[in-house]
Amino acid sequence: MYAQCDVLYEGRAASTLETGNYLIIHKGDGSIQIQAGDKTMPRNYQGSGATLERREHILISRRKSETLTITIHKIHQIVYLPNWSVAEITIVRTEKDLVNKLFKNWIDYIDGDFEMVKTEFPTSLGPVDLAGIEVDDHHHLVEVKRGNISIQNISQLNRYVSAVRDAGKVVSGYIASPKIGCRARAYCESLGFRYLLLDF
Amino acid sequence: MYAQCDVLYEGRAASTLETGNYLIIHKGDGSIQIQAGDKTMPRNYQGSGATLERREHILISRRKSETLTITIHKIHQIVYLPNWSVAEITIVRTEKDLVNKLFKNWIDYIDGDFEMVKTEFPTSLGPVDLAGIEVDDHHHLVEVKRGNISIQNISQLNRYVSAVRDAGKVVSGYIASPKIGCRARAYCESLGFRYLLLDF
DNA sequence: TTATGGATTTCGTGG
DNA sequence: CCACGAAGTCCATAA
Repeated sequence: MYAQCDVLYEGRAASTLETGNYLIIHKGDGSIQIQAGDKTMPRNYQGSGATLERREHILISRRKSETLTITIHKIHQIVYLPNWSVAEITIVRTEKDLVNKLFKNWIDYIDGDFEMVKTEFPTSLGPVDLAGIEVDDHHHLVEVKRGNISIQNISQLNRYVSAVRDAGKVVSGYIASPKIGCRARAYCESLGFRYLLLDF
Repeated sequence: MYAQCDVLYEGRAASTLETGNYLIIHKGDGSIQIQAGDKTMPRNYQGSGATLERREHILISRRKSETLTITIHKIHQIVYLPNWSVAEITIVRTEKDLVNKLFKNWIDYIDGDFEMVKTEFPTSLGPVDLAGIEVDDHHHLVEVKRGNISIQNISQLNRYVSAVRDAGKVVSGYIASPKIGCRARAYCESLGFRYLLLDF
């Protein structure tokens, strides 16, 4: 529906959208979004499973503890979209692809006498992407990223390494990605971790 | 445009969307998105500043190193939205609101003989939300979150505290938010930080 | 249902 | 233009 309307949101936060002409999209899964004339993200939205109620010229979408109230002032156009597809996209070059590449070519990247290599290796502070365990129990933990490495990513690796170290293991830490900036690189080295260039 | 089409994406990653009926939204800022019949997020998209080129029944949207290729098989409907508004929403209960509340009521939350309190206090590993500096140079760093505290949030605070500590200061760390889980709480205390209940 | 982390995250701000 | 961090992030997955 393309309409002149205003929108109130009340839930985790609260927001108001002034009266204007917006595109309101309501889908079969209950999700609803109010799109304005620029940017990708909707101004307001409600996720799958929301329920829509109509009271005169007011639309109310509820979901858990969140409420979206759309006051319609003038309907410009209503369009129904028959047989709207719900196919998913197939995507490549994700982080998972990089993890698999490193997993299959482990010995090309990391030296050691390995007993096993695991993905999603659990630590007390969350799972690390890859872990290689040597016969002498030396742990090699690798955190993989598909994009540029940030300081936060190094921090995340540090968390996992600390967790396993606190569990009494000898640990080496690695961050692997196609790119890293000099700031993150410096932080990486200051914590004693190694950077692995890993691309698609 | 509501059309039967398929979509190819090539850029940071690459994806294919099988032929189906999708809603294609092209906005005045150049952004474009392909919406399917469920979920809030578009299946494919291109941000502001993209350029759209038409070659027969193929649409090509380019932006930096990214290309979206939409092959139109059958146009079901084309709709123009005149006077589409670009108003922004006004939102409350953001992290900024919480930071301001703590800034204005600092003494109600943190004990000490403070010389100054600053927001966005710079450290060598990024800016921390709030920093109070006592007359004896003791630094109190506070990271604020609007939602539930995660282990990552504690890790972020740890990064800032470490940075200032490495600069030779005496530092206390605090995480402030309306909510915290027991796992994050335990990690917080294990690092010697304090949790501040701070809500709207 | 909650928690944890990825994402073509998007978006805003500041350097 | 990059770099960094918030977001009502959304979203999938595992516990």
